[in-house]
Formats: sequence, structure tokens, C-alpha cells
Amino acid sequence: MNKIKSLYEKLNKEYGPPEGQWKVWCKRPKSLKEKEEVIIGAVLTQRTNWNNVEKCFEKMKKEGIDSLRGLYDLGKKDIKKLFPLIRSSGFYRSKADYLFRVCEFFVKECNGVKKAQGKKIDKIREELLGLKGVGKETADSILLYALEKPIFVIDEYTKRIVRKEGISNNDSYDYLQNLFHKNLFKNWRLYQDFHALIVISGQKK
DNA sequence: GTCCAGGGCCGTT
DNA sequence: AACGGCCATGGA
Repeated sequence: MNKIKSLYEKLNKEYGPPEGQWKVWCKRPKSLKEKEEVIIGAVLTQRTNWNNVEKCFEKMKKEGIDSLRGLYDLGKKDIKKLFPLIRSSGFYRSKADYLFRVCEFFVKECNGVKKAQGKKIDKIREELLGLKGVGKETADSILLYALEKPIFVIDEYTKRIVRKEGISNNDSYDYLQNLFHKNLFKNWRLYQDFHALIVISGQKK
């Protein structure tokens, strides 16, 4: 028996399908714009309530600077110009720096999100992890939701649920990621939905 | 007023 | 390798 697969089925039955429920990354980001939002959001939501991140998007849209290119151009002039846009996400000085580097990576190194999708998963993961401010969770969130790569995201909610369900007490990122990978079909749509369900269930209290 | 939220960096041991 | 302090805001 496969506890991981059972967990998916259980969550899907109780909360699913996730399509349309979850904030941004739940809608299975389709357009380029949505994918860029995922990338920006992945940085801004670090250790932060999503509600505070939404305020940033409102602000960015109001100012007309809500794309990777727009943020990159603004940050290049003066990184401090990003502060007011992202202030409400907290840790805004660090995040301005992190966000700028990520935007720079996609704009300059990758020539856009579309091109980045064409890169090999291992290669681009290494490149993302090399950016300051991008750890495994942030990198994998970008890979899974923006670049549609089949890689499972392990976040706080995931660690909590596997512990609660008696699946594992091991908190190690790599261990848990491997556990999901080896027990599921390698399919980014499945990974997106599953992770969305974990978050949805985690947020119900 | 206090607590907490999709992390990650950087020193110190 | 592991651990702790740090980064900041807004809602409950």
C-alpha cells in the first residue's frame, strides 16, 4: 500500500479538486503573466502570510510594475525603488534584493520564462539554487508552477501533514521530496494539484 | 499587546 | 553538519 497516493486520494476527496480554489498557484498558472506571478510570489511569500503578499500584487498592478521585466528595470535603477512595492510582504529589504536577482535571472540569463521552460530541469534547478535568496522550496515552487517541471515542493504544510498522518517523522527536505517522487507518477499536473491540496488542507486551521 | 505566517542567509560552534 | 539570530509586515 502506498501511503502517499492514499493521502492524495483522501485530500482530493475532502477538498478537491484544487483548481480555482487556491490563491495564485492553485489555478494551474497558464498564461505567461500568471507564471510570472508565481515566480514573484515564490520570493515574496517566504515566511510570510499570503494575504500580505496579495497586497504587494495590488500595489504592483496599481503602479503598473508587475512583470519580471518591469521589476528588473526598476530595480536596476535603484533597488530601493522596489521597497514600497513589496513592503507589505515583510523582510522587504532582503526580498527586494532576492526578487531583483530572480528577475534578472529570468530576463537576462533565460531570455524569459518561455525559454526557461525549455531548459533541463537539473540545470535550471542548480541555477536557481545559485541565486541569493532562493533555497530549495522557492526553487521548486518556481520549477513546478511556473516552469511545469515535475518536481514536488516540500513546505511547512507538507512536513506537518506527513507527520500528522504518520507517514514520516523525518523532516529532511530531500528525504521527503524523494518519498513523494518515488510514490507518484512523474506528472507536474498531479504534483501541482497535490501540493495545492496540502496547502488548502493546512490552511483549514 | 502578543503571536504567527509557503524561508533563507550568515555567523558561530 | 547543526543551530540560532536575524530579517518586517499586517491580521487574528
